[in-house]
Amino acid sequence: MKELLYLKDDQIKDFIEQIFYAYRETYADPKKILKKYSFGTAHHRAIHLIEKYEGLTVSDLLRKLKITKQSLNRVLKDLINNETIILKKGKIDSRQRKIFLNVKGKKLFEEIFLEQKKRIYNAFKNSDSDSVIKFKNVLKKIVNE
Amino acid sequence: MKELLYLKDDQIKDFIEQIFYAYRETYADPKKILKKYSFGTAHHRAIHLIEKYEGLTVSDLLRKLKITKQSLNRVLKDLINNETIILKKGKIDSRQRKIFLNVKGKKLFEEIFLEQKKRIYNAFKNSDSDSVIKFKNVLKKIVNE
DNA sequence: TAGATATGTCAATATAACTGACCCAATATA
DNA sequence: TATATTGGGTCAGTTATATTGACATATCTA
Repeated sequence: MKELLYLKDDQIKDFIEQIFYAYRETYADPKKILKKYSFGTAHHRAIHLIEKYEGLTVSDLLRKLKITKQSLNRVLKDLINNETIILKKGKIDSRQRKIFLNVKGKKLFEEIFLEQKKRIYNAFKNSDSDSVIKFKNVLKKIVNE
Repeated sequence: MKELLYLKDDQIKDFIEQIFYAYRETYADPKKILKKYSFGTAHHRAIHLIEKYEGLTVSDLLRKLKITKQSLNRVLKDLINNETIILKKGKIDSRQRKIFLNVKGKKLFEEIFLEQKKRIYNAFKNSDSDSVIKFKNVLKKIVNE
């Protein structure tokens, strides 16, 4: 049985390169907006996950970001001081802190997302639906490999 | 006409999250190997591009990495001191430095790549060829958007 | 020859991460 | 109930990677 073209090393190398570019560009787009608030990409990633998983705990966020709690703490402190997020004690387990965007944070998220989504949105609009669905399936396989 | 599901905000948010994970995991895999040589992911990205675009110039590399020359210089110095790469004066334009992996660098690249490719390779092996082709098309659209 | 380009370098700073050592409060368990 | 574990926070120091800004040198181009 013949070797499949896309399993050849040169093809894999290209994917490794393109995944780097895709990530870099996707997160580069909203940097100007973040800078207005003295935030960086570390804050952006946290805001994104807090919006998507409203009420997640500090350790949930740590698991998703895969950084140390000392690193995350710097980011969360900035976001709290800026009134972007609030932490609420867990009702069942009061050791937990559940994280929420507050009004200001929701506005900031929308501003960031409006800018960031353009790249993805346009790429998808110029693709057929089957391509997008298959893109998603393969992307998830790469992540969960 | 109905709004397409994958163009909805919640779907786009998920893609933004997954692209982050895909990049992070893809470049996390070979970190142990790099550490043996006191290299980090910045070195890894440079090595990857130097292998893929053999003989590229310093400014070619700067354009691909989108970092400042001061940043790149630190990385290149390390790679030169470690005998991973060599710079050769351009024959046509002798101001240019063409970058090549030397023998040690090629070995290092293979070691890194062997580890890094697993994730992509396995994801593709568990996908049909149509999916992989469409994955690539959409990925490139995101990058070039 | 004047100006632009390619590369390299010095110095200071910013951002985001790390390690390691602790602490407290609250929950889970023996 | 006593003890261990978990969730979260913090102090201190360090590392990795990037930035800005200013210059220097050699080479190419008009």
